[in-house]
Amino acid sequence: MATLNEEESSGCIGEPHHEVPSEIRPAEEKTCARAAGIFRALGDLSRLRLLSLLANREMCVTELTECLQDNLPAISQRLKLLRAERIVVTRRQGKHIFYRLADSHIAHLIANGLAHGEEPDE
Amino acid sequence: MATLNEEESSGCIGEPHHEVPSEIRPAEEKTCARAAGIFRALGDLSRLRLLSLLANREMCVTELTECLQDNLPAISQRLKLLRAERIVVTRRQGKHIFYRLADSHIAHLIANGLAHGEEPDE
DNA sequence: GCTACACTTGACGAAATGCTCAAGTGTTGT
DNA sequence: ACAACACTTGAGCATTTCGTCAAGTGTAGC
Repeated sequence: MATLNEEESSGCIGEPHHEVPSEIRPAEEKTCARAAGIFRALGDLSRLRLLSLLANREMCVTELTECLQDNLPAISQRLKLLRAERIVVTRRQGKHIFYRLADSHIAHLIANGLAHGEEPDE
Repeated sequence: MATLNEEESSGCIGEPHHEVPSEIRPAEEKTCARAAGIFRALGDLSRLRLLSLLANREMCVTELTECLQDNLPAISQRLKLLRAERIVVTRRQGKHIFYRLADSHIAHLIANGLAHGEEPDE
């Protein structure tokens, strides 16, 4: 357990009493945590399929259920998680609840990921 | 299990013998799978912290271990997974193995995710 | 108020994930 | 050839995650 030689409590590498150089330390903890949360939510095949639909247009749960050929509670659970991560937002209209991507930033992230997934072999 | 009325094997909604409209069907299966794989790999706090370092510059495992204040096998396992998803690539130099992000597309994805994570409250 | 429709939620079990430890591989220096 | 350094890997265990089912909430129409 004493493999890491404990320099200064400051953290990285050698230099004792200087500010930790610059970017040999990871991004802000909160930032990473939030980003990881988003990525984790996007990192599931079923959810990403769902999101690839919402990337085109707003849809209600029934519609999603039909397009994805899956059972409704399953879809609803996925939407719940995506809502918790603020990746989608809802709008109620009568008995229907419509879902869409939360913002264009998210839309970009998804579009980029899918674009990368499309590349030939790489 | 007979909740979904089985239309045509084609897939979505009602219209029997037409092409499935347009984008009421999810993106290509392979595309989604690959993209989900990438997102899943990015969707872990420890791995994302690691990647936020590699976003700045190439680093060897020992260096990463020091910066992240974690034990070496743990880091190595994470790198193995990231390598498997082709998110990072390696280069050997003497006894050291240097890791860096696989391409600029991945770098963008990570930068975008972190940027979104930085936003105030939202 | 009652019924039907459109969802949401809680709980449980099965499967995937992540960490740790011990042992193994590859490279350099003597 | 041997020892030391820099990793990688396989196995086992503790969590976490996902899907499913049964039950619950909210809205609209009669």
